[in-house]
Amino acid sequence: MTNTARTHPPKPVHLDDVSKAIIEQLQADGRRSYADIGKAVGLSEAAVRQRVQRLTESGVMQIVAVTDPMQLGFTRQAMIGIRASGDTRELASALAEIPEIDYVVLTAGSFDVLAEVVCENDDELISLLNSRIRSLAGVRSTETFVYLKLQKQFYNWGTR
Amino acid sequence: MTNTARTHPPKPVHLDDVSKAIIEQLQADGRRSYADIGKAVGLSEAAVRQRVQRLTESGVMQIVAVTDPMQLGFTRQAMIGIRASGDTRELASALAEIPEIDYVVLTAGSFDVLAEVVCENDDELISLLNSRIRSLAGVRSTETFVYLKLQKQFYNWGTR
DNA sequence: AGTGAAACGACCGTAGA
DNA sequence: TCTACGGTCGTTTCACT
Repeated sequence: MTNTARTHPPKPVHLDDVSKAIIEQLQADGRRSYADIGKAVGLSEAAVRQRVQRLTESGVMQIVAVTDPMQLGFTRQAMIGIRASGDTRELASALAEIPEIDYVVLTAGSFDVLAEVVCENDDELISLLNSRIRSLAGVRSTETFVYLKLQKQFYNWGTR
Repeated sequence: MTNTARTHPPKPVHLDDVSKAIIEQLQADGRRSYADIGKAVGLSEAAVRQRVQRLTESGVMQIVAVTDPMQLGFTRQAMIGIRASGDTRELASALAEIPEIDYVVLTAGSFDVLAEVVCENDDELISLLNSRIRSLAGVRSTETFVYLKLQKQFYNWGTR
């Protein structure tokens, strides 16, 4: 066997400058043709294709569609800091199943879990927080940070 | 004039079920061919392409490469909550220019700004926090929430 | 907004270095 | 891991609805 499926942290992958350049190209436009990318980074079309395939199959990179919540009418976003008791993994799983929550992370610090919520309006945010988050087992207290302005959002590591 | 550039919130766009289905397809694989997507959603290849073009040109959707920080050796991530004085927009701009920070949002609540940082190790995190974040003008105090486990990360709104 | 068809260009497998 | 190349399939444009 050469490469078994893993549940957790694989060994760190090293990206050379060419792969970083390819990722930069695909970050600007995920549908740019391999031939175009090849011209930009100085490689043949087939070589670019092979590298992209390796990067995606190893899980280092993904090419995906992302949407802008604001433009779709989801105008209320917030980060919820949660102080919990008991097994925080179970709480995180429960939070992850709520569709209005797009981001859940277990943390060390004065919050045990951070969850980002995306809502259409204040009423939806209020009922989400009260009826479906604060009512979950293990939630001791929450603190809400309503988003006023998203300043930066960057998706690519290892390319700087 | 019909459609001038805007700095802030455009009018909410409505997505019909077909466009949502197209976005779902492209979220699973941003390089899936328009012909394949057409088969999946019951539309001709040309129609899919037109809709994708409209979605991307209007800024509602983007197809981009995203990378996994963990697999690239950036094993320390944290959310920094910042209490600030003065103009928080200037602080947010300054934070956005730090390459190790991938996410900055102005918030209402007990923090004025939230910033997500991605580092290779603890030393990098410590020096980033002390030398380059806490030293910025207007930072009164910070609180750090070190990530233990990322449970959920979803990129697409309007498709649920 | 969507379809269909023909010309063009991109993609994929394989061979060879 | 790269280049070269040929067959196949996807994309583009355009006329039509």
